[in-house]
Amino acid sequence: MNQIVEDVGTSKGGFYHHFTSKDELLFEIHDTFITHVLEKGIYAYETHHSPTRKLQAIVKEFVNVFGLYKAHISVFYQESTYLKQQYQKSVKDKRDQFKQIVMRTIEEGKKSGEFREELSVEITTMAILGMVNWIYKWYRQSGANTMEEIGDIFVDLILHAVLQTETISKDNYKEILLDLPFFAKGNRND
Amino acid sequence: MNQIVEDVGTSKGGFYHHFTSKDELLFEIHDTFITHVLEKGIYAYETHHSPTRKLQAIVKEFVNVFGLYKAHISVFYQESTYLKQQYQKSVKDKRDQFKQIVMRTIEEGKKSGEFREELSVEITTMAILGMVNWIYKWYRQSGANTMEEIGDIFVDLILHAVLQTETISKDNYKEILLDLPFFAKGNRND
DNA sequence: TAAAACAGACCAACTAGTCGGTCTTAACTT
DNA sequence: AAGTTAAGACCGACTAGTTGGTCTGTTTTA
Repeated sequence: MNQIVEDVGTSKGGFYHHFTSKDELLFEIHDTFITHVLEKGIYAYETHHSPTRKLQAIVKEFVNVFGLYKAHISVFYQESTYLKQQYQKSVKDKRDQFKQIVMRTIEEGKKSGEFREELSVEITTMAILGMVNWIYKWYRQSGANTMEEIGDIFVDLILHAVLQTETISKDNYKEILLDLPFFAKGNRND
Repeated sequence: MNQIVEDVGTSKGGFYHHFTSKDELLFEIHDTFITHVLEKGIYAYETHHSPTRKLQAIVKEFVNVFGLYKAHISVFYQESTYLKQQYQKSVKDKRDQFKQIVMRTIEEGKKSGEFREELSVEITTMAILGMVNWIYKWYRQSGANTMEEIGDIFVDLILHAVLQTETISKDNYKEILLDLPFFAKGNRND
């Protein structure tokens, strides 16, 4: 608290005039970015027709938040274990909503025949959430790749993982999959 | 500390007779499972010839640790942010070693032509590490899938993501990829 | 001039870690 | 076999420092 208050350039009194507890601040931090992804996710889900496009857009937006809200996300994951019950619940609710969107998309993909029939909706969803969420652990702005690039690569990996093999071969979604070695498109590879 | 010592059924004095600090305990906890994965990873890397087999074995073992050392891993990730400098370094060293094994495997896969040429070695590696590491956040022993199943599904997803499309179609690695909807093999799906 | 915004000394609860002491174990002596 | 002894294992009251949070003010704003 002393640290927070000092860094922000305020005082205990000032802080507690706006927040009832440290937990509320933490909750607010989480809510800021989760609300953002959720809105973007819903929008992506609703504006596209094919499950492939939906998934592409959702993942892209999802990855993007880690660029926009890096600080928020880092402190949230660092402190979230100590969050009080009441807040834990509403945090989980919103996260579950996002998870549902991904799951529904994969389900639709299987139904439509675009995605592989043998996919486990639950586990595939958790794999996607995991690989993206983990970004906060390793992403550095000074790193070799921009968030934009990481997003594109993740989309490529995920779509190759879920799409029917024939669909990939048929070049249906050529523009959203990586074709040439990445550097050949004007980006750095590896 | 009071909690740890109480839960374990010992005392402060007893504890500090064996450890110089709480950090050392935390380090020991991490070292237990990281050493395990690393050994398994190296073994997997060295005993297989094709990059595909290597990756399959590495991922399978990697996922497995999360079943074997769930408690270790949970407390490590919960407390690791507060770990002192000196320990942080040796923790990072071992984790980097494992990362290197995965990266080398993907590199080899690209060179051999089994994996897609357009893969970013770094990002693909981080995607794999991420989706597996995230397991500790959601895996419940009471859940619908065993670790064994999750491992198989993750291998299937990852290999579909990295393998050349033609390789998949040719049924070269039929046994390590999922073919039928999972439940048809006697497992629960979704 | 009153309410909202802010300040910071203060507090209770908790943190990791210490230290003087007791108990256990097992090798050594008789 | 019984007694001696010393080192390792273990105990828990205590401490210094930190934590989130309160409360009595003062300042700012409209």
